[in-house]
Amino acid sequence: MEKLQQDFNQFPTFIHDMTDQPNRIPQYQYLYETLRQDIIRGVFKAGDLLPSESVLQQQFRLTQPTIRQALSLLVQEGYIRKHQGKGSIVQAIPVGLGVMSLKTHSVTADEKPAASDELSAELITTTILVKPYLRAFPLELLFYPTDENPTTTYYYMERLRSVNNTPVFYEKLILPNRYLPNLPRQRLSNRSFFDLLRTKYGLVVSGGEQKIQALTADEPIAKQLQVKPGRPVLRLEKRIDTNKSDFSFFSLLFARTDQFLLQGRF
Amino acid sequence: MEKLQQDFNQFPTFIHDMTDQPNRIPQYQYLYETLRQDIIRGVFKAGDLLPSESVLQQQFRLTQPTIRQALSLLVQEGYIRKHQGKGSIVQAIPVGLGVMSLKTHSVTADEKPAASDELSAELITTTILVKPYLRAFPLELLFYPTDENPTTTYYYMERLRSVNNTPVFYEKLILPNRYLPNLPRQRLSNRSFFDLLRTKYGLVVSGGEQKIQALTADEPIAKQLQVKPGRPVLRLEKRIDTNKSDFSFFSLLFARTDQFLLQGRF
DNA sequence: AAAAGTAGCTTATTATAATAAGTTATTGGT
DNA sequence: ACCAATAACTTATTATAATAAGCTACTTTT
Repeated sequence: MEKLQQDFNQFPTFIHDMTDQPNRIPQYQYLYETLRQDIIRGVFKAGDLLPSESVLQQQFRLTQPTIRQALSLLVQEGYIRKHQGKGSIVQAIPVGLGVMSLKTHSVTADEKPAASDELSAELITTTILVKPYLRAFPLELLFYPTDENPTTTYYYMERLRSVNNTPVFYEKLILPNRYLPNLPRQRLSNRSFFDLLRTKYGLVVSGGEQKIQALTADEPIAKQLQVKPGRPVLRLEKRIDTNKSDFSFFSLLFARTDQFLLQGRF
Repeated sequence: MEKLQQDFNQFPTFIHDMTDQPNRIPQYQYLYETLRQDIIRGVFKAGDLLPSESVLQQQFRLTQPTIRQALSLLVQEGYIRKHQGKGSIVQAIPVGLGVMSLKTHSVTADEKPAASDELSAELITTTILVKPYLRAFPLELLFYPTDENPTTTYYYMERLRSVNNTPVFYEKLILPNRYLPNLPRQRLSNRSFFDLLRTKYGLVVSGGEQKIQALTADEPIAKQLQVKPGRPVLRLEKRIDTNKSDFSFFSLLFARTDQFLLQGRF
């Protein structure tokens, strides 16, 4: 039997009936993505109350535990905040999981900024400095692959992310040569690398570990970030775990934080 | 009319029978704490398999969803890692929630360090530089209290954390003057401040937001951290949320990362 | 008018149950 | 001895149901 429901609410006729699909997405993940998109696209704005759990149950034909599983993901990512007896309140600043977002810090304490002083995404540009190629694991990292299944070769690439043409992030990415067919042929700039991994390769970031350090810029880094050598820069090294437990990748990022700073939630 | 319920609760004999207790701890939290302690105390060691969910069900007389709720907390904190069809594997390095831990980084890539190069806790000492006193919210912070219930006065204190007598963290803490009776009279040094909040005041950290920056040490910071003025230091500002939604507090931390670096999971 | 009570919303916790799907070890056949 | 099928584990997903408890707004009482 298929679910035949009339569905006269604002969003169309979805219901996500993937019966028999081999790569079935869990319902709670689908609901999470749906609500997340709605928040990002502004269907629900900061301060709004999300539909109550019982309303969501009816709308999506799911039961409370499933709804709650989706909502708890949203809580974890900071999209909403729940209050017992009150509801789920949409928060501003949807910050990605561990992926720190940019935020200007030209905020003096007496002039509170407007509700959203987030940078609009259009101002951020990504340049590929080094296109992905295969090589050995770079010795520069403090992490080393824990290789439950050892991989000998890794994709290596370098990106530069700029805000208003000011370079801010200089990032080196190292990914195991696995699960990633045709990576060098993918369109990489001006696009979230994490979205690419998710949509093209089914890899979802599940967490990771990071090591942070303040140091002075050496010559090559200073050149990329357009600062004087000797200026303080942030070194952020991450091991990023995914839903596939034998696939973790690494990021080594240098950031100038004189105009922008790193922000994240925990 | 009051609710006349007999309260012949199903959980009769066993553990953790807090029937009628006003501050009943949820079963999943109790289980989480129990397993967490077992891992910390070494009952389960890194690499071990945790008892399976069905075994835990029998041992604790709980059902699978409850067990899974506790386990998912352990996953979130990095204590275990779950593998479908295999079990829950205990991980090393229980890193506290967002509270970054110290780790030496004198690791060259070719000499892999031993399984645990974590610093033993005994080497870390905490000194109170400024004992808690009441004052207005300091302008130094980028965060400002979102005050759903505005608080006018805050506890302010300064701590210095050293490793082997080398100062590493210089921290300023700002806490709303609420829920914290007798704070100035508490023993504060050489003790986890978070443990104090939890045990004495029932405040459990639930997450937060942080802003990170690399900058050069000015005179007072250089003096506290015993580095030359102008050396790069890390500035880490956090808003720390708790289980009481009207109680968030703030931490402004300066760290020298030349010998040690900040590490955390996300 | 102010306070107390209450009804009706909300999320939170927990139990029970069934099925799916990944992993490992055993078994049986060649 | 090797290999494939399979049995017996494991965690993952989802549904249904009952009860607890926080919040809000309305109603009643004082």
